[in-house]
Amino acid sequence: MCDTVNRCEAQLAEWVGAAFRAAFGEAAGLEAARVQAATDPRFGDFQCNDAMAAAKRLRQPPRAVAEAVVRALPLPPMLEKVEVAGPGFINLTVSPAWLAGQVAGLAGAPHFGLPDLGRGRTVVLDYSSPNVAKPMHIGHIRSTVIGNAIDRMYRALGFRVIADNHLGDWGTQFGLLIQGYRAFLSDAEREALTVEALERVYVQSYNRSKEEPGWLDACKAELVKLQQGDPENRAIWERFIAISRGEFERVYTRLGVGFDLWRGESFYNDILAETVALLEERGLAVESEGARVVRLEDEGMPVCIVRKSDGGYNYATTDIATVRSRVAEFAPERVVYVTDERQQLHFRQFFAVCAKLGYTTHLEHVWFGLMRLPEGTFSTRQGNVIKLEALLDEAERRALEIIQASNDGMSEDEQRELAAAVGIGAIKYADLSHDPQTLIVFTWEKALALEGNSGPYLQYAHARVCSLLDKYTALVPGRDPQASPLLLAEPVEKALALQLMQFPAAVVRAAEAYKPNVLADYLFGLSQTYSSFYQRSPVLKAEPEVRDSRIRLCAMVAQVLAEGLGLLGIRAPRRI
RNA sequence: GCCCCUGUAGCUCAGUCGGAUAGAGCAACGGAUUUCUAAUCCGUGGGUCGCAGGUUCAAGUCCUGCCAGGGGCGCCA
Repeated sequence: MCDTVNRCEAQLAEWVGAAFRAAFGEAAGLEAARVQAATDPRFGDFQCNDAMAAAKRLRQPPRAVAEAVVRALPLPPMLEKVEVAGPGFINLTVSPAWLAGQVAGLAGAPHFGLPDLGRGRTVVLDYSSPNVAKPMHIGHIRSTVIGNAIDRMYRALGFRVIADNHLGDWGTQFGLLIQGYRAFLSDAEREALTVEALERVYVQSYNRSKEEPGWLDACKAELVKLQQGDPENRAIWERFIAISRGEFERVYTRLGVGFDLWRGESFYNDILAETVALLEERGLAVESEGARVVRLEDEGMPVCIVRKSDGGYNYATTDIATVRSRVAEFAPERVVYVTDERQQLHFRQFFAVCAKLGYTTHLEHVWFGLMRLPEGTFSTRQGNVIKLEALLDEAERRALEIIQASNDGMSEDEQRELAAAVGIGAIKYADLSHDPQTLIVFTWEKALALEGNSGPYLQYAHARVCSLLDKYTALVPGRDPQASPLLLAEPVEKALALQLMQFPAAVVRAAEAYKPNVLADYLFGLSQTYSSFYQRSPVLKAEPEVRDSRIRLCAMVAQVLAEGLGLLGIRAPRRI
């Protein structure tokens, strides 16, 4: 799904392809000409580099090939100029009228012309997935924010997306927690249970288990009781989940993140045994050192343990069982997991096991680099975790300070709401504007940047456009600029139109590669061009014809910025 | 030891299927506001794209080796 996404570019590519065939017939060996945005405006608007690649097959100098192509067909109306440059670049300059028609067409289409690639296709998206009984910290932000952006992009492209929050709600830690819950908490603390209390209980219980074997045994006994369905332990465990879920929901609400499903690991408990049985039936799971493992030598990987020597199951089993369940229930084309880089081997292993089981569903692990502090990795035990809520609070506080300083008659509530949009937007953008696979060293300064290449920069550009649109309506009430032609006389106007035209392709590229930063980069570039335009080209004060044309351009910029920020999960307030 | 990722300006990072003189932001310096939101814009300085080979018309991008950093490698997830 890529080359033909941008219908506008496709028209150009089609013409160039026809010119190749006119000049060289099928000898050119081009399935389709590739046309891309020019690397420098001095070269025109678009360029095609295929002549240089074809030169070898044609046994002719690249420059001569390009010149023959350029001369092969008469210039169509959409092109103003076609010329050869350098070793054989074919540079295309489009006519402003054609360009205006193209962007106007996009502006009238849903999602500014995003193609409906996902029709009839289902994607299960597994992201965020925090652990029960632990507070969300800044390490969770990447999976949550990147996963959510992928979610939004795929939905906009027409996919049926099933976003599932695969909570860590099962496992050995619950023995420690239940035992500690009974021992360390007062009645009052148990009554008003919080995630903080649970976290404290866990650390305390863990430490004691290290010193006191008897304590560890007691914890294991509680775990077994839970697994066997003991009503009392079951009730406590459910309470842990309810308390945690309340906390998670609070954070997700602030982040504007939502899920279709909240199916934790425990959801699949009932099919773990049959999953291992299935693996054994197929001859895939074999005994090794008391455990059941699937050998993956042929795939060049270590064995994958699917049942521990104590009879318990581990995460690989749960993940395989989860695939079985999801395939049976949703028949997805793909299942996408968003987790940190440390789990790469695990995913490769259990993907391989699923392939051995005959699953053809495309399983994709989208991994991102760890977030660390300048002084090193953070961990609960070192006590240097930064809670996600603290980060959000700080972001909103800093945004509010700036908003209050430029106090222009907004009510207190409006200011607070705006601070939330700007603060959270800054945090999200700081993450989404980087390639997910880079390691991020967290600093408050970077995460909360409000100027330059930042979320607020884009929001500010958007708010300024909106302000212009409102003032236009007030200036000439009832007038519809759509009735006026889009002129694109100034270079910066043409640059804006060209950039607007790239929106669908940017979204598709970002979605395909699971890299929201591709979209973020695009939006930043558009905002830069717009800010430059805004600075040098008066809109409301221009002659009516120019004014109406420019306001149409502004309306399209507002549309794309709102749409694009929306796809990143960043709010775009009309006023800042 | 083996596997994965990263190395681009002082700092943080972009760089599409190999294309033209490698781009942004921050920081520094110099400008722009009686004019549509200065969270802005315009300009200046700043580079051995980790190192060494190779592939080719063309390499930051592909291949090999090396160096440095991060992560992973059987019963945690």
